Amino acid sequence: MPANSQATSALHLVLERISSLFRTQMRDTASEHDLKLVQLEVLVYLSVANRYSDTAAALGEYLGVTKGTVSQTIRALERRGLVCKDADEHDGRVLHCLLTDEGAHIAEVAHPAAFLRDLPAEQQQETLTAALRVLRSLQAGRGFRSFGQCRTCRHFSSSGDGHRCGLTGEALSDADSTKICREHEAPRTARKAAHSRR
Amino acid sequence: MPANSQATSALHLVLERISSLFRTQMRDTASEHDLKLVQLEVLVYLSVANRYSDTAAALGEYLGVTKGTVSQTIRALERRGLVCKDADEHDGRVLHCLLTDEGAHIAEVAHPAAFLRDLPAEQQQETLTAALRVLRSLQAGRGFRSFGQCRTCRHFSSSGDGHRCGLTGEALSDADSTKICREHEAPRTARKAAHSRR
DNA sequence: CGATCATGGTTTCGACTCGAAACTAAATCG
DNA sequence: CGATTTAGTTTCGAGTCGAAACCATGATCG
Repeated sequence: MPANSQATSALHLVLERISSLFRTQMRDTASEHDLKLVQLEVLVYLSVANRYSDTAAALGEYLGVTKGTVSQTIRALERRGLVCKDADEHDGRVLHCLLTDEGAHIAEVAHPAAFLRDLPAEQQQETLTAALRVLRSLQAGRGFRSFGQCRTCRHFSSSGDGHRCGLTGEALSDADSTKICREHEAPRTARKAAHSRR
Repeated sequence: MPANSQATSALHLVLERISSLFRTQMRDTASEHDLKLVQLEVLVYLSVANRYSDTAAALGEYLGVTKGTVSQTIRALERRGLVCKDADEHDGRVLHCLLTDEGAHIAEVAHPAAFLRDLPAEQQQETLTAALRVLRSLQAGRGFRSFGQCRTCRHFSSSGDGHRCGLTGEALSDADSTKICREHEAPRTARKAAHSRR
């Protein structure tokens, strides 16, 4: 056993605890709206995803589940009138998932979770710094998509007449550029090789 | 909207991301053993829980689910021969959940998750520090049980002839004292008032 | 002491998650 | 053009999950 296995074990346990606590809080919030936790997570995600990232495939990568599961979850949300699908104009295969007014409203009241808002301002900042450090570690070299803000992406460029995505070549609105993008900070060339599943 | 709502929102998203990534990793590990994620979490928890904390009730608090759910999950694990129940000698109501050899083995290989072990040693230490900071924030004043190591508990005392728990008055072995305890660092007097559910 | 209340667990029900696998349709690549 | 990849759906079986009703045992208090 390596010398630092104690620390590794502790890290595992702490991450598990953070995850559990956060999820329990969110689960409570979800049930206030008669939703499953995953369903609320979908709503929140869609409220911050840009137009490259509001599809079933992106959702699956973000939440770490298969597309079959996503498909069913979307269907449940559609039945509830919280989400609707919108066909892409350029690619006949893709369907954008859009929030209805009601769906957007739920996402808005749930999004910065109440128990986080309750933290003192400077503690929020400090916790955010710490949490970012943790996230970086988890993402390091694992081939996970980073799901960062579009404007902080290596494909993002901003010229005199607006923003642009170097990957798709398309123009981006201000609103787009502050949302989360699935293609964010993609590795240099072969991106697909890194995925082990889904 | 408060001035720092941006930071709050970012914190929420980062926590969600950490949680998702960690769970996806663990889910993969679980499926290697043909287990659901929650089932693996139960095995890992039981492998580090002391004798006050290996019951269905404690499990429910730890994982943030109702006792009914726990009961079923335990049952699934029992069917698989990974867990067995053992009646408490002092309290006729409680059943201790014990890992079988096979269950313990799975917990052992899964416990410090491989992807954490892969991190360089100093990064593990740094990440642990950051993660602990995050955890403290989430736990702050929420009435959650802290589920810390028995020996770091305010009820823990160590005299010449061994360790002792000030809450139960019982003697504790070295092994007990390094495990996770449900009663850890309980608030001064009224503990039950803080729980909103389960 | 006995009634009452709290606690640990189980069971049942219905809705939903989840993975796997088979399948359709629309790109894309050679 | 055909072969492959990608987006998405559907179906199936096992399991999660909450709610509620339920049964014990233990604790409390008049």
